[in-house]
Amino acid sequence: MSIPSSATIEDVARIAEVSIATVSRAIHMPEKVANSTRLKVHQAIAVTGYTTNAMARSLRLGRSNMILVVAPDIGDPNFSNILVGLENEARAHGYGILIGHTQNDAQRGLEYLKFLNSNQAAGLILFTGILPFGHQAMTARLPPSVGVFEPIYNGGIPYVGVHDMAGARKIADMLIAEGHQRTAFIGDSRTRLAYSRRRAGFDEGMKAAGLAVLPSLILDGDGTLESGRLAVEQLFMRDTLPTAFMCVNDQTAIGVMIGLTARGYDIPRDFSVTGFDDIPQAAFMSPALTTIRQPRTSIGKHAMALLLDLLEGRQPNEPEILLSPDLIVRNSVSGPARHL
Amino acid sequence: MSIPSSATIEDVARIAEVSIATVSRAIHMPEKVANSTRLKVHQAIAVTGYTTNAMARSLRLGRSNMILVVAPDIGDPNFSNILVGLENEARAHGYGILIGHTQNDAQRGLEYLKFLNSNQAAGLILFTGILPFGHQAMTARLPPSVGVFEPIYNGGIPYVGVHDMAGARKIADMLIAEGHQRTAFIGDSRTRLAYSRRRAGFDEGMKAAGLAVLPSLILDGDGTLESGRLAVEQLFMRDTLPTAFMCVNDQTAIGVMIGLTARGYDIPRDFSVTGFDDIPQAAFMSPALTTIRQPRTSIGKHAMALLLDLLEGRQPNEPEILLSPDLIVRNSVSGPARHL
DNA sequence: CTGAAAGCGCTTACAG
DNA sequence: CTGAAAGCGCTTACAG
Repeated sequence: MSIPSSATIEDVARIAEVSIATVSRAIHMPEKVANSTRLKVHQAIAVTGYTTNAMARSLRLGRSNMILVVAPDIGDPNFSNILVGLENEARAHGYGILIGHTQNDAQRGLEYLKFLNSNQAAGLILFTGILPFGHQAMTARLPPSVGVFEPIYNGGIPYVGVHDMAGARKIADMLIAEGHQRTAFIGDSRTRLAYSRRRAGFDEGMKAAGLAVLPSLILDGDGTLESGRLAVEQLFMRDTLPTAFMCVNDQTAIGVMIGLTARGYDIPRDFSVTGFDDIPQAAFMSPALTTIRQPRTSIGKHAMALLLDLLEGRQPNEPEILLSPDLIVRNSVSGPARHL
Repeated sequence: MSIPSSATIEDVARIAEVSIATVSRAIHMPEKVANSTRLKVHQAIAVTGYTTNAMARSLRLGRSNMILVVAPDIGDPNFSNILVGLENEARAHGYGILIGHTQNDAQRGLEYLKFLNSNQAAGLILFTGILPFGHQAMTARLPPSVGVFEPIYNGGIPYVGVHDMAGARKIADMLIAEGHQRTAFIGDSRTRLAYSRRRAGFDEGMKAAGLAVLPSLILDGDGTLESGRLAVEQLFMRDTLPTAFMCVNDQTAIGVMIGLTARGYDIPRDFSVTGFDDIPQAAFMSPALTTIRQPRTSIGKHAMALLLDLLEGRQPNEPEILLSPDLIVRNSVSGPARHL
């Protein structure tokens, strides 16, 4: 069961009785080869089971057919479906996907930079809003890159994601239509453009309805379940209580639901809660979480298509591609309770 | 912002005033180079920011530093954390991870085989129990490979996963200790060794307690939520009802819970339900699901370590590495109801 | 339409 | 301890 060393272009050439140059052309520029010759070559390929050695080809061409995808955390529930979209599109164009995760460790980021510098990856997809390579000076050495899921705030890199502001606006409008006048916004204080855009959508919705955004109802966490729970505790120590919690993402919303439930409240009877992202858990909460769906597979597909364009020298018309968000209505929202 | 073409070994050699052979040695066999020379080389490397061109190195060496990881579905909730373990271990040893998903499509599998044949990947990790490459004849061309999460049933490939039988036995024993004498087992009829091992653990537990395994309480699905729901419907059309549902995995258990809830039953008061895997949703169910935790990150780490051994010519002592499963007790189990 | 040849950037016997 | 040279498997201008 030893691995038979695979056939090379020489083997094919010998069998087809042509030069290796002709074999190469028959594969990559078939129109420049006589029909009869092409036939012979393809037969020889079939006989040998030949596959182009990608290392040799990349070396010669000066670029690889690999795309590096870097995420802070591979386990992020939002990540896997984006990856599906990325992978499908890449594979369809003969590219492979290399993945790495930084766990927000700059050192790690640097290690992946090496993959780039060593020519192993022709392009870069960045998941979640930050160039993980320390000094921005590095930017000069970056290959064609695109950000997904969140805009890259520290680099001029094109971005594909959901229309955050429009999504937040949809949530805000729905809450207002349900009768909520005092909605708390549980945000994310990390420097992430996506989150400030969601906040902007909230503000816009309130303003459009002539409602005041009360500073005491605006809290900042860090996008985690724990910070959602904490926000509930903080709010209960203040004098103004909201009738609804609009959360910057699903994780936070789940934390809020847990915090509220622990205090003995019923959702949505006592408080309404909304999320953003529609992570898999959202549907399984009790009550199921009303949220905004990220078109994840589609984001991945568009991002890879954009990157492939970049790799072929086409510049994008727009610096951002914003996909339309869908409101997913489930059971965590109702009209406001007549309070306390 | 054009990308400065990165430094080559020639640049380093010129600056250090040595031959390229010496540069290569200074990097990869430092003990064979004089101290003073090594110093000069490392300074030159620092100056130029040189990184070895991985394509050239792989071509010369005849093997790459990439590991191909193939899964049926990248979005599988079990997959991402295994990937984390795989990636950490690989990166620590200078390997990168290439990923692909087949969606159970043999054609897709073939495309990934090309990555292997074109020398882009030195090794293969297979997630979920099946050689996705059609004809088993292909096996001859496979590089060092290891299966994770489920044993590979159609190829003699080493495997790293949880001890399925021991895990199932833990669940069975606990259910019996709670007083359940009539437990339904909702299995998976697909040809997957992991699932039949879980069934074996169930049988063993029942036997050890002197309890009969009633054929009418053994149902087979396909591991999906939907099949869990279906199993409930089927059971209610029979005369013997169980007091507990032991499910082959969490997805099935969630389906069972949904089916039972839809019929107006309370879990665990009316029926107890258990899963296997501890997928992220399990903790968020209501009631939270009692299940067996897969040590996912650890599985990934061990599998990659094993593969790396294989790549260096070391053969494993055992064909399987079975990790110890933990019982995660939550709220979906109680004593049996006095029934109907 | 086809072939001979150069060269992508490395590593490693071989010779000294 | 160090260098000159061969060669990994390709692609592509160049010449015919």
